[in-house]
Amino acid sequence: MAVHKKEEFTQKEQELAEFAKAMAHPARIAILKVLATRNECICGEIVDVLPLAQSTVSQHLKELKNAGLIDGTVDGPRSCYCINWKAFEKFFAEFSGLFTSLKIKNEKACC
Amino acid sequence: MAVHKKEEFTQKEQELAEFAKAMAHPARIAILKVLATRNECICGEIVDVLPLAQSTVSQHLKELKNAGLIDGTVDGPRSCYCINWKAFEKFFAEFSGLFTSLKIKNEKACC
DNA sequence: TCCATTAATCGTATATTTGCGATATAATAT
DNA sequence: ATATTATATCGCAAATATACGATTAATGGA
Repeated sequence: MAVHKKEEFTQKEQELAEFAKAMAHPARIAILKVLATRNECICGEIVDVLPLAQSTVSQHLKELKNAGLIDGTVDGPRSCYCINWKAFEKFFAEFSGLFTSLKIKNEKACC
Repeated sequence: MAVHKKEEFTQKEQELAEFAKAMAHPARIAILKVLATRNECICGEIVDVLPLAQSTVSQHLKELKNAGLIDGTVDGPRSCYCINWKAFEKFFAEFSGLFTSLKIKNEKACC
């Protein structure tokens, strides 16, 4: 069937999955890289760097913003984006928290 | 159009995106959680825990394995999976490497 | 005011993902 | 040999994602 059952998982599981999904495309990784190396507001420069149409880049930016990975403000006729470091810290904390406990106990598994 | 342009990005960008995509579903996060809390080979126990059909869980396991996040070996009539810790370490290293440099320089951005 | 520039959104086509039931496979038990 | 159990795979339907061109909106300049 085509019923998506995402709601049946825990809040944390959904959050982590949402975060991962936002990064699940090389274009969005590339955008994050550009924003990270500049750490300043950039707008259409991203379009120049990526091998994609302006509308497509805009769509990717929207997804990153919706997921909370970046912040964006309108600055005159252009838009300004930057990394939301807090969101990344939260992701790292939650994500590594999922695993570290066990990893310490026993590195070795059966396969 | 419907032409996917993933090939036009760097190898690293594609790798990171692939890794993220493998985690971009709450069911797969849940599977990783189960494997991490046990750190031992588990097979159909995952099916009992998840609100999904056996065939669907098997498909998610396959995706995780293809992405290299988990290892799996056939053990008689059942299959045995476990976390591939090395893969996670590599991901964390690559991913945080993308950002840390700049983060140190300047926490504050324009938006 | 009118035009140029920048970026968001709409509409659309195609590709991929998600999910299930049914079936196939493979090893063990009877 | 046959049945049972555990998993993987196939085939399909529906939902989502990806990408683009065209259009719209909003600002700044001539």
